[in-house]
Amino acid sequence: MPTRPAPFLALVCCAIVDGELAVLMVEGAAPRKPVLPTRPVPRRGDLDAAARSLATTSAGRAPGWIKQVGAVADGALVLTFAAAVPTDTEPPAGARWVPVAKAIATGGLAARLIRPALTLVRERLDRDPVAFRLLPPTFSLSDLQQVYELLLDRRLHKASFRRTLLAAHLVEPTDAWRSEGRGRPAQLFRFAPRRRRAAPRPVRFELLG
Amino acid sequence: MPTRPAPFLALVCCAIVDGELAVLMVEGAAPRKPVLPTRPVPRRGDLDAAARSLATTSAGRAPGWIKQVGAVADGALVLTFAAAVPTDTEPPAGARWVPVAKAIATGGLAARLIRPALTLVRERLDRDPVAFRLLPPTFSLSDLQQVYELLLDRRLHKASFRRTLLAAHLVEPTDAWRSEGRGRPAQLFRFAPRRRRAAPRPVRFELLG
DNA sequence: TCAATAGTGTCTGTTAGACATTATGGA
DNA sequence: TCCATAATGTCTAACAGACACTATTGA
Repeated sequence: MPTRPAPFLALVCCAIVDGELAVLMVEGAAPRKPVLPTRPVPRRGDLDAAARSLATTSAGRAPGWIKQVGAVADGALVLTFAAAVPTDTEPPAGARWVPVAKAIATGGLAARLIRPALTLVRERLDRDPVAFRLLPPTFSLSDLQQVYELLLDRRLHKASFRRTLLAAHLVEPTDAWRSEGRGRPAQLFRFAPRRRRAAPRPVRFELLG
Repeated sequence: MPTRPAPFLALVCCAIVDGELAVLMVEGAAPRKPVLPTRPVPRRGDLDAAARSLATTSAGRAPGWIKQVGAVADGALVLTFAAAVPTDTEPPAGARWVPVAKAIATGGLAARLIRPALTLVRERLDRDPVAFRLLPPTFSLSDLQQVYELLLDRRLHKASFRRTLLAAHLVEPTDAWRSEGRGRPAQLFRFAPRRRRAAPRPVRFELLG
């Protein structure tokens, strides 16, 4: 009876680099191809903690958000996790940010893991503070809107975005402003959720139909 | 070096029985305690297909909806799947429906798996046709509303529910009606999604805050 | 002064929820 | 006749999106 290959964790760690969504990749073994960071599944202990430590070592910073995506069988079992780190995260030696389009284009296992991971990130956008974890501690509302537009892949209405965001009491203004080349300086905000929305979401039917 | 215990799949198969949400449990080994259905992870092949076959054999019917929940480490790796079968599903010998409250109260591994599975079901309610898969092919709108109310654990507004549902073009009326004791008979509908919603969902911020 | 970006005020169409009312069966 | 449930019409408050406008900086 052949011994079963050991299962491992794979990490799809996201950041926004140069205005586009990128995933962290490290140098592969023999063929120097970039691959997703991996580690063996620990024989005992929490999977989430193991994934968090994988993210911390491979991105050089503890992830602000991390969540299990799922498992696929690729010879061995692969447990995929999606993570988010802020824009300004410098990868350690041997690791680098690869734009998602390019990372998926390499095909292979990475593509099979990245796509569902990004779908999860998109779908968690309104439940978890993942967009805020892709930004530094303070950010302008335009920064935040850009994150949403990148992840949702559609333009959002500025006034409406701000109105809804402020009504949700998720951010609070700091007294810092940032001047970015031309144009009026932007006020910086920090993520500071105050309270849960009183009203639950209305029932929606967004089935694929 | 100790050999790693073999990973297995566990199934949280949901149905609505006697007006409440129930999960399928089978008779355990030595202590005749009910446990979730399980099977070994196949050495090769698709995990989803394996889970689907587990659901079909243990519920006696192919699940109308099934989706991977996640993996937990409990000595061995456990890959959990959530599934839905219609209300009228009769479990085969050795299996039975257990109300979720009772199933969770037994504690142990089952409780750790059921809770996230139900959370997934709830969160997929507006993306996948899972509510329809908990009902027979034809159903009244009150049936459907009851499913939503059970899963969301809150009362819904009848007129609003119908208006939104019909506007989504997800169901079509049949020419059958069902008389249920007193009261006006209800028209029966079938799930027949016509087209995708034209407008994408507005951006919402439903963070825990 | 112009260009560019941040931020705000107002209007309008849509819709969710409240409420009331009609419809249609069984007891 | 009464009761219970289905189904529908109308009103209103909330809100998303459109548009126009003001504000504030650098070039």
